[in-house]
Parts: sequence; structure tokens; C-alpha cells
Amino acid sequence: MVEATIKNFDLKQIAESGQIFRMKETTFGTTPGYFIGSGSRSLFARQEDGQTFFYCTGEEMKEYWFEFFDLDLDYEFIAKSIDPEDFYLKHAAAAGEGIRILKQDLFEVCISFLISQNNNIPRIKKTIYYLCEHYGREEINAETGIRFYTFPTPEALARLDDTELKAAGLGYRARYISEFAKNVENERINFFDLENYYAPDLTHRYLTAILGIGDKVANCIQLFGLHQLTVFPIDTWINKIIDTYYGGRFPIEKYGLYAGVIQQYLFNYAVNRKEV
DNA sequence: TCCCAGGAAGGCT
DNA sequence: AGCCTTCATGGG
Repeated sequence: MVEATIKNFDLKQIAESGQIFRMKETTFGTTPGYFIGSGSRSLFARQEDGQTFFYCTGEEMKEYWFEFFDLDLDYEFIAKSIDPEDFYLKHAAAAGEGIRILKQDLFEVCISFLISQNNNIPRIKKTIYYLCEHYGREEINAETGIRFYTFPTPEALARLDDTELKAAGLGYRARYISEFAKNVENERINFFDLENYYAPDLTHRYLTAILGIGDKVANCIQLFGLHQLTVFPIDTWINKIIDTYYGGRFPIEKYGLYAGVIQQYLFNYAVNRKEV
């Protein structure tokens, strides 16, 4: 168990912010909290009276979850850098206080956002859990005994036949998932280079060359899987906001290093408050 | 029944 | 470089 006092960190906000699809409200015994699946890992966490409790060892916290939750970045500084005359964004950031940009498992993020295209969040979640339950491994979280399914490996997804892909409800995206998994398995898609060497612009070109990945999905992979906070994914919701409140163009240049964080505040505000 | 959802591919101009 | 249509699926 790791206990900490963390400012600008809210599990509920993160769970509902639309960037992660396998984080759900649940209980450990009678204790309410959130259970997260990330690749083959899992974690139960909860907050009470300003304290955060991570149900894992200090070792696991240091080697994975600390970075996963982006606990080293000062989000208050980012909020303060918002143009004081941009009232819409100020409201969005205030409403999204506690959101962090997670650094999730890269393969899971890629598959998840391939599924996300022309799709809605509840159905994306349903499809991803389906894949885990059918093609992941059943495991038991060490700290809590909670049963869960790991995210399928590239090999497992590469093996699916047409009938299985059809049953998963992937629709026309089935081919993208299948091709992607095969190309990760045979290392034509090189995750090591993506995670260690490429600057954002090269990463973007690399990703958009892959079947099924366009500008928006690439940006989401960069933001949520590679923690490149300079990117600004534009989906249907963000588009509506930009049209309605920013005259067709968002001043991304004002938020250079943290544009992705700003984008997440806007997205969260639109989706959860339906204020667009 | 039509419209929409964290879009992208392929074809056309 | 931009526009247009099509692509499965399920929920409102």
C-alpha cells in the first residue's frame, strides 16, 4: 500500500475524462474505489479526505504507476498559464481539476483508439472489455484478490479469425486491429523505437503511415501512450467547441508544451457537462 | 427511421 | 491540397 497527498489529482475525474477505457468504479470488500487495467497490470486505488491510496508495493509504484498517473508534473502551473480572457477554457479547466494525462500501455492505447474511430465511449469500453475477457488472461490482483483480465497480447489478437473478429463487434475496424496486431508481432511496427527515440513530428508520421491510423488517432496514441503533451487531438467534440467558441481555430500556440492537457480539459468539459 | 459516435480510406477534382 | 462517399455497429 502506498499512501500519498497529491494535489490536482482526482481518480473520479480521470476515470470519466475519456482517455482511459478500463478504469471503473468498484469496491474492494466494502471500500469504494477504482480498479484499473493497463496492459497486463492492474491496480486498485481510492481517495478519502485528501489522501490517495494506491494498493500496490512501493516498488510497483515507482516502476510503473507513478509515471502512469503523471505525478511529477505540476498541473496547477498549467492551469495558471491559461489566457485569463479565455473564459470558456478557464471554466473547462476548473471543471476538470484533478485530471491527469495518463501514460498508458502503448499496445493497448493503439488498439483502443483504432476501435474509437467513428464510435462512442460506452461502446468502445464494451468492446475493449470483451476483447480482454475473451482473449486476455484471467488473473488475480495481488494486493486485493480482485479478478480481472489482462489486455490481449499482439499474438493473441493476431490469431483471431474472421468469425471471432465479427463476434467482437469491431465492424469495419476489424481489419485495422488484425493488421496492427500482426505487424507488432512480426516487429514491422517497432514499439521500442517509438517509445525511446522519436520526436513528436516523426512519431506522427510513423503512426499515420499505419493502416487505420489518421491524424486524430495518432495524436491520441502520442498523448495517452507516449506522453507527448504537445499534441492536440481534434475529434468531433473538439471540432464543435472550436466552431462554437473559437471561430474555427483554436490558439494552440499559446499552450505549446501542454496543448494536450488543454485539449483534455476541453474534451472533458464538452462530453461530461454537455456545454457545447 | 434517421442520426450520431474521441475518423479514416479511397476516389475524385 | 481539399471535398465526397463509404465503411459496421449499436444506442438515442
